[in-house]
Amino acid sequence: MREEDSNWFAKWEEELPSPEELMPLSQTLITPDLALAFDIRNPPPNHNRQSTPPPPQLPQTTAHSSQPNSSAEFDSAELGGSGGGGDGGVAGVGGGMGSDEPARTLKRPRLVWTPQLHKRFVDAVAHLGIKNAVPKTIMQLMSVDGLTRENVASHLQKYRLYLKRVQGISNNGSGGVGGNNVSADPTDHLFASSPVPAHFLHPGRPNSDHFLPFMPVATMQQHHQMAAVVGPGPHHHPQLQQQFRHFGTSPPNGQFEHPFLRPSQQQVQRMGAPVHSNNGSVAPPLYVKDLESPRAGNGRKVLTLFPTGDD
DNA sequence: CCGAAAATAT
DNA sequence: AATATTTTCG
Repeated sequence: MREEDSNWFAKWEEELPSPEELMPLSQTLITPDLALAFDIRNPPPNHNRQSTPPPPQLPQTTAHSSQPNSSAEFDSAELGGSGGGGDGGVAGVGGGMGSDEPARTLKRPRLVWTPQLHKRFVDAVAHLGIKNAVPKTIMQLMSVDGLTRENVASHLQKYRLYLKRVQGISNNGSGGVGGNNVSADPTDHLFASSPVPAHFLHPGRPNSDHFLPFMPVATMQQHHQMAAVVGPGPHHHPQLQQQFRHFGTSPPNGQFEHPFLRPSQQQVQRMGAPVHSNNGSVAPPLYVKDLESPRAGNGRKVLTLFPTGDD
């Protein structure tokens, strides 16, 4: 029953192109409203955590700030035929949101790090170099709307552990190096989906670098796929849980993706110092291809932000 | 601000 | 129960 992840996973493995890692990074992501459409998490009746201070990047654009409530119906662009399950599924979690809840102090839902997003992360780190690969820089370089330093920092930590893990693996017969070999840890799945820059292991060696075969963006299909908020907030009240079961597709492919695409806005945060990568490669704006496949099914309030793409 | 650890939620 | 993510402490 959990073999379902192998779907996209396997697909991505094959998709892992080489030049992609050195490819330019540019990310736009998550729609403003949606991304920040924070909703509620399930805070226990205890003290409320965090006060959600004024986020520096609140796209309070001029006007419409759609409230997070309600499901955002996005046109499901083209979905696969697999079932059409497109179901816009986002749960409108009814509950009580909708009218009350000052959407002002919202909390960000759990961020789902999808392989694509992780790749962006790795790319940024690779371009930055372990030296400058600090949360702030990475976050800025990623330009992922909705991504926060804390998010990156947290993930960075995990990523480092993963690297350490693969490093320590010297007896693993896999032999394959360079991309992903490692044995099979559950946590490795996520990291394994993203190629690991070879030189991530030695900081003291700014060399080795990689070749930069600048490959033109040949295949850039415009698939849209982005943030998707799913999940009802079941534990808010011990009463009934409104769960939305959105069946839809559970075929061998089971790809429930909510294709959304919104012109994400790129927020340029000011960085005091320009980020230079070790290999001196800048990051020219380019299109990125990514795919997202969040897991839905029951009530999970997660926000998976993502750009688009895919083969 | 970064790094790691602890806590919490899924 | 394990894992992922968030949050807090150093």
